[in-house]
Amino acid sequence: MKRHSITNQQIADMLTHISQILSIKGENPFKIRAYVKAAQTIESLTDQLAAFEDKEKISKLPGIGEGIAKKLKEFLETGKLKYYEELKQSEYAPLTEFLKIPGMGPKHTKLVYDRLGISTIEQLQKAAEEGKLRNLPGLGDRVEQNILRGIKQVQKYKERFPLAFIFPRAHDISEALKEKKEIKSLLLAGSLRRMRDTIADVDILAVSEQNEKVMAAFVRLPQVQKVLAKGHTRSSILTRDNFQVDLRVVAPESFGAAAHYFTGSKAHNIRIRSLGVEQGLKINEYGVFKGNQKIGGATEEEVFKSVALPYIPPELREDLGEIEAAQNGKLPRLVGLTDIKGDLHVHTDWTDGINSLEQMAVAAKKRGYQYIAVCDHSPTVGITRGLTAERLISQMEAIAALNRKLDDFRILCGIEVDIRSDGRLDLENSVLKQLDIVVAAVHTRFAQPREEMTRRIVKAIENPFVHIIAHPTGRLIGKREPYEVNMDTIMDACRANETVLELNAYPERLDLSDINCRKAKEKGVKIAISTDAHRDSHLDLITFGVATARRGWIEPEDVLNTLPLTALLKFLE
DNA sequence: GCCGTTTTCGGCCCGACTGTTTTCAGTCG
Repeated sequence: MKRHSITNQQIADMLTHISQILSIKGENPFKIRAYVKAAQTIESLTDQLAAFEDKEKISKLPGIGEGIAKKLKEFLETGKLKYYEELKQSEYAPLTEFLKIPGMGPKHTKLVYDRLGISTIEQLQKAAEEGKLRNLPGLGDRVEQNILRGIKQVQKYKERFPLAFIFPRAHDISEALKEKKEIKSLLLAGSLRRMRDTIADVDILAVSEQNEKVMAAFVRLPQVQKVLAKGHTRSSILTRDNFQVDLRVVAPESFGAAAHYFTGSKAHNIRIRSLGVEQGLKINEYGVFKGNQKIGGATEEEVFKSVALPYIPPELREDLGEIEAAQNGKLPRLVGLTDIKGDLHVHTDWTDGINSLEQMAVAAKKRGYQYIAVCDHSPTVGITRGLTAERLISQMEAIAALNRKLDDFRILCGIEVDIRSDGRLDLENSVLKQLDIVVAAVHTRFAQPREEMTRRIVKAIENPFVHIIAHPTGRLIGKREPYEVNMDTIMDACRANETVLELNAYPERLDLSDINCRKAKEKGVKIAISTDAHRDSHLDLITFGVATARRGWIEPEDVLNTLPLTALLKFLE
């Protein structure tokens, strides 16, 4: 790797920081937004900007023009950006911390600094406690209390929660609301509907004509810790689990427009509304308007149609090219749950799973699957009672016996074989070649240097008996960062060896990530969407895997386990 | 600062809620 390997995340963070400093300085809001947009673009690139061979292409990226491109080139070439260094010298630069505090925006931040010289959160807290903020122009004792509460919140909570944490809790709230007879229908919107891997807050849309009753019921839910806002059409609460839930109530005729608005993303919405402006339309959460006349908004399709677009699935709504694709008739035909024909990575009670071989098979068959691959652990993964070659062969016999019993269903004999730190596998090739399917994965030594880790995994990819690399980056959302690995090299090796990358559907993994799925597709690498189920009910987790694949623009033909059994067996050979 | 089958200059999504205010600024999504 080059000496300056600046990551996209670092660049995006810098651009975000620039936008924040500019906002406190009171710069032109559109200039600020330009930096925000540029940061979003960089953050979601599939390729590392530092690896761009043609630096002229940077200014071709959406939201990045000559000005920012020139700055990025300087940053990439020298490791520093003069403009940013100067900006960081500004007296306002240290204040960007304040923007994390709910209720503190750039104006209040500038105000407390200019008037009282407050530049740390500790000073801000002290000033609020001493009642020094309430006399500032435009502030009062209510604002002062809100800021104090905001400071306590920011000290207590992380910014985003893993999807796995939010999903069941959001559904509990949604179910509780559905019991209210005033609510005609309900939609979990926001980033939850787009199925992002992390969620900042939960957005719920309710259709009702009795707003007051709905709001009253909402703020009385047992999950409520605190009511943050309560209005006629929108209310917000903080749950006992410390995440925020916003409820928006609309009339049926506005449902589509509201669903679109409330699903986001913000960047996507801005693009759609701008397209509307170009055509003389106003699009808001109540509908699509030409002058004072409402011309649509009961369904999301009507909103898209008003700006001459086909329906865009929620998972794509990030302003990452989906609008252009829709305009050109190039939207992907996204993989769906019903395309999945089987699960290629499940565990049983032979190692660390809960259910027996037969129970797993029956559960899979019940889902309408044609096959599952039992891939229990190999010996090195000691705590799981990993299978030795001898036990593996006994398991194969047990599977063969079960297969004779089961109609129209096939259990594939597999293994999740550990990739040791030098890239050798945990079982001999003479054992692996007897199996139907071999899934290889890293379980130890996560802190290896990038080059070593890359070589380690490439060696496994090149093993002729390995079909799939499981959870390729090892991340645990909110717990463990992905290990350092060169994903380009990994994917090139996969392409050359026809090795498949797993999209592990476990909601705390979702590994490959959406961005890496898109990259895999661009590179012509197939993926397998697998649950890594450790009990029969875990087969349902496939929903999260499919959603992440959809976010990565994955189509059925990109996915190994959309193949029916016979075609799959042919591929595995 | 970005962007252009209306524009290379002059626009840039739109509205709810709160709090401090007699009509609006700030924050948020």
